[in-house]
Amino acid sequence: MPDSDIRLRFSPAPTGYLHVGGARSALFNWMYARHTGGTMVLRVEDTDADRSRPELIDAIHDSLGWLGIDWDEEYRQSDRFDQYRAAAASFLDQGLAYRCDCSQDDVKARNDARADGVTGYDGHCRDRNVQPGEGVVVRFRTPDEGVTGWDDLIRGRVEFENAVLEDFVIVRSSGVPLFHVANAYDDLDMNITHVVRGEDLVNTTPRVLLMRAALIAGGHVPAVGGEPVAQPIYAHLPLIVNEQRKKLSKRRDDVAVGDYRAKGFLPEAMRNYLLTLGWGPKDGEEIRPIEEFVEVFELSDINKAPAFFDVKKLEHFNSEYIRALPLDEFIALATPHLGDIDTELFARLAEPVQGRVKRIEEAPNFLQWIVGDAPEPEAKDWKKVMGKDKVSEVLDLVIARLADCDWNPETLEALVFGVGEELETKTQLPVRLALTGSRAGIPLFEPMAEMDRAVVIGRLTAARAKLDAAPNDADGPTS
RNA sequence: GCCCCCAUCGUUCAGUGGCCUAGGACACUGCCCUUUCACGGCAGGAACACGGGUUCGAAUCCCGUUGGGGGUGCCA
Repeated sequence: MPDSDIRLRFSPAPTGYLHVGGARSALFNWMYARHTGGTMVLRVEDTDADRSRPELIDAIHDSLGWLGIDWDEEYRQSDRFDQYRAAAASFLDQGLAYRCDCSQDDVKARNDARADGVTGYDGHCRDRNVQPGEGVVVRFRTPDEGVTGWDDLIRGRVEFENAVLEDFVIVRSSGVPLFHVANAYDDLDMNITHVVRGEDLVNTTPRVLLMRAALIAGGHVPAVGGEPVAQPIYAHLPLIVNEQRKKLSKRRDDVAVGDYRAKGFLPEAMRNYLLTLGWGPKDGEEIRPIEEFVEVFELSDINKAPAFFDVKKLEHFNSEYIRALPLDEFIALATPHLGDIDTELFARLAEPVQGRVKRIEEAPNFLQWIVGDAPEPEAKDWKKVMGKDKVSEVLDLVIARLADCDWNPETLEALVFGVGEELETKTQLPVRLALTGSRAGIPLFEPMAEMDRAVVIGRLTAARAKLDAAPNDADGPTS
């Protein structure tokens, strides 16, 4: 049971997978619902039969669930068409709406003929008393004067002149109501007290407010809680933008929550990062348990300016969360990504990997060289490491001693470092590069001991041969 | 075109008239730790878009300019 009468809703349209913008809207709604002990409603806005895909509802549930965002009630607008039609009918009865048989071409042609540059619907059918029929829509008649506005929790007072609001369509010619009628009706009927959504919806707000007033005037009583309030409290979230500062688009940007999940981001990291886009705790501690954020979260503290979705910073959050994982959990999460790497082998070497990955998916990259061929070293790495003095001697000596030494990490480390002491040089880097193909990586000797002696010697010998092929050539083999 | 909105380091959050010679985080650079990398530590560069007001005092309030974004569908 909720501790307060506060009710919020997240209203996705199932026309695509849940993307990061939607996820953040859902998150902010959820944060405030949990902060206030209110009710979180999930309302699927599937009024557009052509674009809605029912199977995507499951995908949205999945993504939300993955992020740990839960809800207390769920509705589908497609179950409620009759109620929206009744609402539209009441507008018609009240003289607040009328039927219109103008085609879109008609409207456009009339606008083109005008000199004043006005582009919206011109009210042509307002008094024509059009009867129901083919190609007939219902339009809401907007007032000719006055203003419609609200006090936005994030943006302050926002007002629109009613005169600039065109008579908009509320019922399609197919008889199916449009989203904003559904929106106005449901927010009232479900007694939503706080509407938290993206800034791209600001301009539909006056329409919704006008219809809400008409609904209340028509005597509609909310199904929940009884008393209708004149207006819910609105909070329009700043958009999440791409590097071009444009609203994130499913087309050009990589934004589906499911994609981030697949790439090895942890839900806690994703949620935590999303929360810092447009909002931040006063004390600056931005990575911490969600409960602590819930406690201090306030809608009115949200920023007005759009925020760029920075994958680099997300990765930082993610590596923090990965490092905080119990080792066995990390192993369990990484195992599906292993490919041809043996799970037992991985389990033995998982700890140093855990400390280095930014995304779970990267785990095998740190071990691939053990089971497969070592990648060709980068030319500049080769030059930097193999161009040094004494490298040939180091490799020769290591190769020779590897032939019949004990085969365990301690012995191998002592052997390689021992050569270094004898020759008064550092030996790890050339051995590492020859073995792994890279200058960077997990500590060397544990994984080295996991390999076959012959393979190790083979790789070192090959590197040594490469040195011979380009003697005293600091530019290395690729020059 | 019309309507609405936004503007602090490269990015993000803090800052709500004096505590700001503007702080934290990410990214970047250098040093330390370490015979690799990463982690960690230290240091560094880096911003109040511009112009006018208001005020004893402005990143914070007002106006304008510039720049950016959103909307302008029988999509949501």
